[in-house]
Amino acid sequence: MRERLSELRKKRGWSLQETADQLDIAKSTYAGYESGYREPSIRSLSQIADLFDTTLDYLLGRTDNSLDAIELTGLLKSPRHRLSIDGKLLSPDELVDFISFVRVKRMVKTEEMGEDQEG
Amino acid sequence: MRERLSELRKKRGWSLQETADQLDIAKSTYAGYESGYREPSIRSLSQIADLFDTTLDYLLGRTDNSLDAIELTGLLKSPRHRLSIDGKLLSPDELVDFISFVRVKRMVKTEEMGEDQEG
DNA sequence: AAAAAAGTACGCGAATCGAGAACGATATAT
DNA sequence: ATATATCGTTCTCGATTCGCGTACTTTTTT
Repeated sequence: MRERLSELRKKRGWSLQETADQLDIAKSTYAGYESGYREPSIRSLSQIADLFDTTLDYLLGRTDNSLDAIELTGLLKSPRHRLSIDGKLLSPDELVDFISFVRVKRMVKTEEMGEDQEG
Repeated sequence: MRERLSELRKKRGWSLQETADQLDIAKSTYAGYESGYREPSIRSLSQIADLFDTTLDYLLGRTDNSLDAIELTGLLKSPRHRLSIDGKLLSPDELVDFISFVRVKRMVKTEEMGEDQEG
């Protein structure tokens, strides 16, 4: 948490005060989050995630991806997201076909390398 | 929050008591989360996400599938999201292939229909 | 019908959150 | 060197509210 917040803030070149202002909380409050002295409420945490354009899971160190990778195979079973291309929603069939396409392509590439190691 | 928790729990056929026991908290405490009477601490929320094998963002309804269609062509220029297949991140090349793949397929389908109307 | 389990709602003590203030460190200006 | 301003850290205090126990209603089981 500490590390993630500090990293995201400094990457943007913001001071504690600037960040707190954008979140509409006191400087000491936000500083408490970064130092680990305080934990934000869920509401504040969500605002922070919005401000830094990231996820709760990343802020709390539950994932290494600042933006959660969307697992396409999982979308078929539980569509948490919808995808579109050229403004038109992607159909399940299109998704299935593409997943197969990528899998085959990856296998071919692995064979070309003469190895079975993962990329 | 309420809806997500209730949905996940019932999908597993667990009672409030069973769920609370697994989280090592009181039944009334967990019930408070589902009813909206209480909000969990971040620690409890993380445990809940682990128990239900999901993310904080999903629990809190931050990844609502009904609203946010992700335009894949936009991801190439500003990667606000990352995609994966079989747990492996999709490369930009693969994404380009994905988009071309779908576009071609859509054109073929349109021609087959003898129409140029949008689906 | 009785008993057990499931779900709901509330009061209370304890934990802790958020704001403000005080502090030292650093940088800039006079 | 002194003054001023900004930055980051840490503390206290009041207010919020969390988590548990408990009691209650509803549903299920025997």
